[in-house]
Amino acid sequence: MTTAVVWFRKCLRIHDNAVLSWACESDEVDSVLPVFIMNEEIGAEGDNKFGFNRTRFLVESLRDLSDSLERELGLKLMILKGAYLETIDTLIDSLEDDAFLAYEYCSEPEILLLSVEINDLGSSGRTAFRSRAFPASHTLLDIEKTVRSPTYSNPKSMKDMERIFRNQFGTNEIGFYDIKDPLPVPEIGKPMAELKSLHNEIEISYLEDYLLSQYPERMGKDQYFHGGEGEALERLARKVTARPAYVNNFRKPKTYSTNLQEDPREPSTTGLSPYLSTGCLSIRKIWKECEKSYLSGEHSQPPESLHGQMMFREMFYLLSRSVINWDKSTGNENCKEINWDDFDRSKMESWESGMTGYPFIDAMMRQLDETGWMHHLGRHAVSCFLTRGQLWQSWTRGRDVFERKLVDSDWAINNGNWLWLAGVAPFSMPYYRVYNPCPDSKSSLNVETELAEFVRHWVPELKDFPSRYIFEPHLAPLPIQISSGCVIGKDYPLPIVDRKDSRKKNLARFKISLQN
DNA sequence: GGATCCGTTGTAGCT
DNA sequence: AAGCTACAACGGATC
Repeated sequence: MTTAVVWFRKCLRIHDNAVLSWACESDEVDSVLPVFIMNEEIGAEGDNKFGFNRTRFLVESLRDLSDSLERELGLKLMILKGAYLETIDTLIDSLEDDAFLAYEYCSEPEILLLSVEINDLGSSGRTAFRSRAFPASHTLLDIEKTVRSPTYSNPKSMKDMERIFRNQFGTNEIGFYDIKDPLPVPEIGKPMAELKSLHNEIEISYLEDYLLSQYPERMGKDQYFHGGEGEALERLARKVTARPAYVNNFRKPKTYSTNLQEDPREPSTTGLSPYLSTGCLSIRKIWKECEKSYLSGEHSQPPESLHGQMMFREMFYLLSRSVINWDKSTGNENCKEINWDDFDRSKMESWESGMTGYPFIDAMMRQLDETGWMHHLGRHAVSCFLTRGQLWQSWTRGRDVFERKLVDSDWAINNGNWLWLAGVAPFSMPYYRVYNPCPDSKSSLNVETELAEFVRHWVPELKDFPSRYIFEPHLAPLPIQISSGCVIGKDYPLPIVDRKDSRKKNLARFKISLQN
């Protein structure tokens, strides 16, 4: 008799889940054990990779997965806490039947290494253990196959990605890439595996209680996104399927003037990224939903279109697999060496806590901390500010903060975006395009209303400040500061750097670094 | 092989 | 107020 251990890692869903479908349908399998392993320290702020919002989103996603496994397939999700390899080792020993560990391929170095170690578990005289890494459904492309192709070279632009997509998928009769339909939810489950209880097993309710007791205040606040496959599919239907005109007209760079403070009714982007990073939503599912819209008429094209956004995601996944030291600033062929300043605790803390004296930057950093979300162009502005724009700190520091705090945190994409925005990657925009931390009325932004209101919401010190000075309050005459109830330097910080001087100096430094 | 073009989303200052 | 121009100026691909 064989038990399929279905190891959920990123693919926190039952639709389009090849591993789960295999376990439910294969003749090789007699019983099933769905497992999630929590290998990271969670919840506490500090150096860990899971800050509060990310943890809450994960726990909600696990709750939803657990419920749907039970409801649809009569299976119970087991959650184990501990290091991956040890946990798997103990688990297969405690099974009554032969174990067949089934999991999805993952391109991250740590997991690639782990899959070798997992194979070794089977070869060390243990006949009752087999394992299989299934092709990933986390990406559209087969990452391993693509980077191992003799014609592969690191993609740098959308043109490169279009070539890779054409080669891998071909096009069908209506000119779309020939991408397979997502798998349906399996119709029948298998019996749940028999298992004695394990010392490191934890209940989801324990995690929920932990969050409530550790973060009572934060748990009480509204959140933009709730984790889970159910939420993901509902949001997909509401934001994408139901809005063909929105999908067909979608142009990412044009989503700025709408509300930066996520409005659950009508945000400017789809807000689906947290569901993609956890795998609550299948990338094939959203790709195909966009296609349905595209069939109805004219539509935007990559790089700006929704398909274009997904292709950039694929690009970062490819690069993160093919570029050694993808997450490092040295020994990384996709990272130019820049003489960033040494770590400056004061500057970093001002940036992270939203106390730079630049209200637009501070508003977004506070929004990130409280909600786990920031609009994509806000991410551009704050990362440029930290690196080549103003503070001249290494991108890896900012990367760490984003990784911990963002609900859509994703190793390949987060590193890729920082490489790009710090101006160090080969696919970067020209480095002299420095974002202005103080939007003004001459830009395309709607200053009078939305952005000013956004700042007043997240930087309440400035709630009574006139719009004219709201992005550079230190320039307001003192009587105005006093009558607005916020004296700059006392109630809200003075700018920690002069934005124009630092911009000029940093442009020159960047040029020198490139010449060396 | 030198010139030209292009890269997902720029800024500042002027009219 | 929107739109223009100058700025600053890399590096790889393409012709």
